[in-house]
Amino acid sequence: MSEIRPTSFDSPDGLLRGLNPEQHAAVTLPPGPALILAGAGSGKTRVLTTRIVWLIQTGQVAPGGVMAVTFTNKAAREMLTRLGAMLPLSLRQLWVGTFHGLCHRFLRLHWKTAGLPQTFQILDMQDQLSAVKRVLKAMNLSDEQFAPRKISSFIAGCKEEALRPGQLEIDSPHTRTLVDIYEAYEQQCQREGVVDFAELMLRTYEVLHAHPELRAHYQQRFAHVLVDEFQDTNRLQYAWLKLLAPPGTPQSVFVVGDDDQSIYGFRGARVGNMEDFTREYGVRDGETPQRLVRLEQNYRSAGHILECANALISNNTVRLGKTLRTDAGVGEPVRVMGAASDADEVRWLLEEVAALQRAGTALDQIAVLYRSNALSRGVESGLFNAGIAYRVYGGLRFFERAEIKHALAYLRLLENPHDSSSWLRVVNFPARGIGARTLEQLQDAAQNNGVSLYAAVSALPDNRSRDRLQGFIDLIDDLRQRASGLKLPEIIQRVVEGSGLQAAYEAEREGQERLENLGELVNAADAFERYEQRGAPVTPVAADGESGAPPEAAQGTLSSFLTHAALEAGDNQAQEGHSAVQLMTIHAAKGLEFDAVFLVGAEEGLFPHEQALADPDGLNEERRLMYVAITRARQRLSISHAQARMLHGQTRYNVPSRFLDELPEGAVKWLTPPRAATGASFWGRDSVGSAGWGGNRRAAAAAPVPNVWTESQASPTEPARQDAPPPASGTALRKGQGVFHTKFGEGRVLAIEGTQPQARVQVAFRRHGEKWLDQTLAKLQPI
DNA sequence: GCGTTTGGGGTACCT
DNA sequence: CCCCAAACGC
Repeated sequence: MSEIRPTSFDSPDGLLRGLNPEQHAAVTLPPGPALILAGAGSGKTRVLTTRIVWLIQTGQVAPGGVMAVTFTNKAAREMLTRLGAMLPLSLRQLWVGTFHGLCHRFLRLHWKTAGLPQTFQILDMQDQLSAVKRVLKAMNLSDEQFAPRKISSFIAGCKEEALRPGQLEIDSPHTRTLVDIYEAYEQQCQREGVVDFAELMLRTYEVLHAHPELRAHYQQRFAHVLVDEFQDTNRLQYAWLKLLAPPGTPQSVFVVGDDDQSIYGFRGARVGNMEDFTREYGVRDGETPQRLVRLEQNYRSAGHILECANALISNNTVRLGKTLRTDAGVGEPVRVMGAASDADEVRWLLEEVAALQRAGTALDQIAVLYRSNALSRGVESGLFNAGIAYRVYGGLRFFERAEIKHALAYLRLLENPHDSSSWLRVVNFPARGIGARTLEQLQDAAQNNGVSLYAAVSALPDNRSRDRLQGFIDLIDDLRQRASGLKLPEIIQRVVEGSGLQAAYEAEREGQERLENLGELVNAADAFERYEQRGAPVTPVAADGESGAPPEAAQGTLSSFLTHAALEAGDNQAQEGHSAVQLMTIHAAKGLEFDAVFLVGAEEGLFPHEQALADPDGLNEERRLMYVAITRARQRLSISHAQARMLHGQTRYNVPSRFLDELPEGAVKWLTPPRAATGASFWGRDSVGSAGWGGNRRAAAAAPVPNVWTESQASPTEPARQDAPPPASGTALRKGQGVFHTKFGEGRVLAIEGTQPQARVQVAFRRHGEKWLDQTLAKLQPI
């Protein structure tokens, strides 16, 4: 065992100082299995990292003997950062990463045993979808009857149950076809040397399963296996864990999770794994030492917020059970706001945000959460009009942008020309006169000969089409040759130029942004290369010095970078700097915390989402989602719902979410809209019966009600836009004229170009700066 | 082969 | 309402 070098902590005592008794007990558990039930905001990550440091510092394990698994790259990075600060070690020795990242690391080491080409590539979800489409085409199946998305999730679902096509039960002709598609898809992937996300896991599992000597090696090596967010593991991940560290061995399996925060059932997460773990690893209440540790001390939220969370989640019956507590005092009650319409909800939100801002709350400490992305739009436009900075999470991420995927496709072809997904993506982009007909022929040839598209070119008749395809092959070969010996950023620069991507985007009207993104890709590669040389474990290039697992491959820098791009799609917009209100789905908010949280759209049908109710555990999972939303808030939590809401182009009349009924009266303050005191009840002059807050709200659904608030007066945060007269046709604008724009608000005309009413008009907006607008499109209203 | 139009569909999106 | 994908026309 390697010696333990001195660390930044004089002694374990220093390391453990500041832990509460539960945390202390968890961190210092003697070897053996353990389940840490870590409530929201209970210091879960701290316990996990401190445990690792404690194990190493006290000489119980060498750094190489630790494996720590997380779900997201973000969590893995955070753990590494903390470990890096606490341990003066090369982090490369630690096997810390995501399930998929670690499996990938394993497969790069054991590619031969796994039956993969050394240069295998990873398919992301888009790639997988296009691969499925090709399979369907080759099998002459309509993608109406077999929706590619459905097929894709069917295949992923099978793999997560460790089921190969041969092991599936065929109970109908439809299932027969599904299984045939699955089988053809697998053959295609194998042919092309690519693996999807689920395959990384399953292939690793199968290799470990089929090779006892390899399994024994890793079991011996990893004396301590730690798993974060265990409630989100699927069947296969748990089975994988049991292979690596089976129950009844001297290995320590330390899993941390919160069954109340399991919100990924829709993609295979199995809360039941937690209960199975207690049974299979023999971890139960009332033992000494206590191997089932509950972290119930919450360091995040004020008392009333926690009361709401506890009360709500107690409605879920199948739980391991725990109750959060805090020393922070009760704080403010949770506020519930019923708005007449979605527009009113946003107006109220804007006033609240403005008030918080005046009271000194930083904007980035304010979050607006919603169940589904469709709800973000109204909030966004409201904030935009009010000139309040905001940031929306979700949406396209860096490595998912079309131009980036194109560049990566060329790079992947340099590594592995058989990668047909990449081939199809760029064979005719930029255009090279290779059309659908040619590619159809090529795909037929590939199908008939059972080879990749690249390999099928030589099987085509010698004609013009083939010449063009050959030209593409020559281009790739040429790029590959010229890339040899260059550094990564230079390779990418050359490929962007040599492939014609650069020229194509230069010619495109809106190509400027794409070119900038490609420039960013070169920068990212540069940063990646330098980071890697510093020895940070971005990439799994571990040289296994130990017997039993000889290094079968060291990954090149390009290859590592491609892996990085596939496994980590990148932030959607990492622009830090000025403070902004955070907008995101509840799913995206998991693990985050904010001083003030607004949960909008708390309505039946939206939350709980109607489509979630089909699943037997659907409502419970929705409730867990609500629990996650509530526990994001530190000091103030506001929940709102609207009676009328415009969604998907039509107005829906929703009743408040049933979850609101589950909040304890004493911890909640029901707000009425500011102007409801004008005589009419908020629900509108008895038109919906006596549906007050305590009443039979749900039964009172659907009757449209006069919009008390909107009709009274426009909110001060917004100019009276609905009430402004429509632009008189033929109204001539003049320089200096004040105008109103529905999106940019008030402004003043600076210049006019062309002849009205088809002129281009330059306007200086009060909140959004100067803009050129097309008069025919932008309905500018003179003020 | 390429660009525009029409029409379908819309829970959450980690790896 | 808004986005993406297939279908249509040049």
